[in-house]
Amino acid sequence: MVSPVNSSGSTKERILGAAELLFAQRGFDGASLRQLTTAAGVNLAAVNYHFGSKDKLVEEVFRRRLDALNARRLAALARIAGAPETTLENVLEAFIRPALELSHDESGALFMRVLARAFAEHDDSLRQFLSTNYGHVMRQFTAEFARLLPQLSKEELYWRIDLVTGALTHAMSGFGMIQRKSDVSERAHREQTAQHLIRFAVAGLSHP
Amino acid sequence: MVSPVNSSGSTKERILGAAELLFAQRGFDGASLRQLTTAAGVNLAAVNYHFGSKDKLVEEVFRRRLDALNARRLAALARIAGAPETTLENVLEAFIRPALELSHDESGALFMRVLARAFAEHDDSLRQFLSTNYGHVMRQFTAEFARLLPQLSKEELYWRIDLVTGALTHAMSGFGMIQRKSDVSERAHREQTAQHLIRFAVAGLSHP
DNA sequence: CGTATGCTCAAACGATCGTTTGAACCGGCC
DNA sequence: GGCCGGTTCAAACGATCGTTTGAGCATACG
Repeated sequence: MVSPVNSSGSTKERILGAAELLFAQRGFDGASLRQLTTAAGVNLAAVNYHFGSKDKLVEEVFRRRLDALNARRLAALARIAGAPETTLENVLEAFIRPALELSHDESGALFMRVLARAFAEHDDSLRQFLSTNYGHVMRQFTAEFARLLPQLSKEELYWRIDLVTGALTHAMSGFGMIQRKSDVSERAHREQTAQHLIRFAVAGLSHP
Repeated sequence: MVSPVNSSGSTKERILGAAELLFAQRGFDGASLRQLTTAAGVNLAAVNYHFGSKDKLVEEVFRRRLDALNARRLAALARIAGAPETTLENVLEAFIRPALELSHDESGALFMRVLARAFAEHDDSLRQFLSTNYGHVMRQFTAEFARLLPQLSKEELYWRIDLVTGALTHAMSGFGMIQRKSDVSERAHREQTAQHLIRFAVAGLSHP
């Protein structure tokens, strides 16, 4: 069953909000346009009118969030990249903090689950979309990791980054869960999460 | 398009084999019973006749592999649990090695991708099936981790195990990929994979 | 006022889904 | 031979999917 939460805003924004929620809960295939438009309080045909197709809607859900998220990541990286006093923690914080801040509000947290789903599902067209549009972000971070870990071979570095990515994706996919005790403790929990993630990633990247 | 690989064996076994392949490639919802039965070279109605429903087929795909896999994990754990000379590496090897050996043959490797998908998709009924049938395995490993890492609080330990699980799942989901250069180098690559995973996991679990 | 434009609406389209049906087939046993 | 439980088969069922259609409505502009 889908609760019709007719949140305010334009038709496009209502669709994007409902899509984020339902994609996180049921996956891209699992959420139908009828559930989606009912939850958004708009007509069924509105999706194809405003976005062209369901696939284009999926891409737009990603674009709306990832443009801002990755811009903030790159800005944070640019402030520290190449500097002699920069540490591994600094780089990891530049990557993780924007994601954690995005997930401070509920819809942002839902999006992190959508993102984790996208990584898990090996859908080729979606992976290609993410790679062509946001591949340069990971490339810049990888270059900085390589600078800070010169003792690692390229292959070794890629292995470790891949494993860290898996751990982060897995952890962040749990953000949009239903249960939580209170908003205040949730925010504290998120700060604690950042600490765990960063210390874990540092250990995984820089172990001898 | 689905290539009709009519591999030998009973109807049930042919269905299970084709299901493993198609579930890994397209997910549980994405693979239809018509694609599946065509690939297996059996009639469409055979799935419901032999398994009752598509959901029951999914469970059977897991049960066939996980019964053997987790039995070997627990046997390996039993040989070292509680011993004073046991190291963190030993416990992690007891967990990872059986999975790597399972993925030595192609169908086993495909199953690891199916398993990774199951973790990614937050399908409640499937997660509950896995939890009730195989939850005791992770519980026994957790107990041994707790013994070897007494300095960690329960919460800290759960966090680290969760992150390690995410990294391993992410890494193993890439096993069933198509490209590989030769069988010999692939086996060597898998041994290298085990080394990377275990050293990474040790660092992530035991870092100060 | 008339009309053009952007948007919403109910309804329908064809395709595909999981499942069910009832007849056909097949081995072994009385 | 005759029957029977287990299995396979083509065909159909109702449901749901993404998408399209064409009429209807609103606002802005001449």
